[in-house]
Amino acid sequence: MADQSARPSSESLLFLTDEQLRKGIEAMFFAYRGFTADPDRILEERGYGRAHHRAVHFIHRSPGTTVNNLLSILGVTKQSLNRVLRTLIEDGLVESKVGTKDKRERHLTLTDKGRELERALSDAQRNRMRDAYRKAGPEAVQGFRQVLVAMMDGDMRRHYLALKDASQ
Amino acid sequence: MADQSARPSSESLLFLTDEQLRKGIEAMFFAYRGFTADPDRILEERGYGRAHHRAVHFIHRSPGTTVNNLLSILGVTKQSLNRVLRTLIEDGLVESKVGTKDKRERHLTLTDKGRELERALSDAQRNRMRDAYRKAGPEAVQGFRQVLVAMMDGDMRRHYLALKDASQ
DNA sequence: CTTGGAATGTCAACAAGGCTGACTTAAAAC
DNA sequence: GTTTTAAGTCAGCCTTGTTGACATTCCAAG
Repeated sequence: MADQSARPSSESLLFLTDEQLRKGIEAMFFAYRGFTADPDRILEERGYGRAHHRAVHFIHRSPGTTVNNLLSILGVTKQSLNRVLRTLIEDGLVESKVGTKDKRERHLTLTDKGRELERALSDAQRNRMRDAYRKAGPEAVQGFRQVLVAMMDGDMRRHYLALKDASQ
Repeated sequence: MADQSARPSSESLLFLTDEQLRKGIEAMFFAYRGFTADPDRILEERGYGRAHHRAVHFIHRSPGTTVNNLLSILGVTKQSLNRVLRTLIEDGLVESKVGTKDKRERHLTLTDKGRELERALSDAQRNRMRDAYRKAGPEAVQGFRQVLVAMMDGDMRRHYLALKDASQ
């Protein structure tokens, strides 16, 4: 986080030319397309879209999460989320349970069917990510994550860091 | 399938647990939001959207490019691109010139007004990228680009590599 | 010279998924 | 007892993607 970590690397930050930065921007653009390509294919087969993917992903990640929490993670309006959530509940992929402590809240979890979709989507996306990591090598993976985290807005970084990470 | 999240997969050369891969996926998601946040604000002020940004960016990057070339870079239909292009031409940000050699083609360039918008957008985006790079450090930047390139689909990687790079 | 195909543009219709605004219900908080 | 909060709903709008059909222009091959 400390941006003056004083990496004693000869030219330090001098290699940040506009052209370098542009290539980084374009890399993000093209890579994001690859990043979503595989899930998009699976989603289309089943009549869902990216919005459904995002909802399913974060419900899987934080089972029992409330609608409000999901809203702030996804950064969309409740009307927008509700449209997606309604179809997922109707189709039996997501279960909505009234809260026990606070009965205004609805706690969202995936059903078996929902977990099956989540699995298909995340398998595809993890395979893509794994291949990219392997091609780039271990040190690259470190740097990749560091730059991405640094690129997030504060709100999003907090959400990101709050997601449980069983691996480190 | 293949849920080995309980096993840290130590036999692989990389520490690629499912959890690690998930964090990478989530980092992409949240970072892309940050990546587009600043341009989105500028675009909204001026009544444009991301589609306009993409068109302006790649016309700036390859002045005189044809519509067909732009289509294959952007990966949308000509009807979709045309709608965006038409408003940009009407608003005097883009100029469309009939080709001299092949008069069916239209060669697209930015006007002064178009360059002004491009500048505003890319300044914002480069600042974000530069800050992220500085926070992450020089080694991280290398890895960042490597993973992104490895994540692209073949078509997109070719487009990416074909873009002129004055800096390396 | 004619014709086929390529490049472009345009019209119409539609869908996903964002948005705002207004309003209801139920429950918690004060 | 009033206000605030969480959630849901309805209606309508916008951007940006999609198909399909069709016109125009022009290059190039027969």
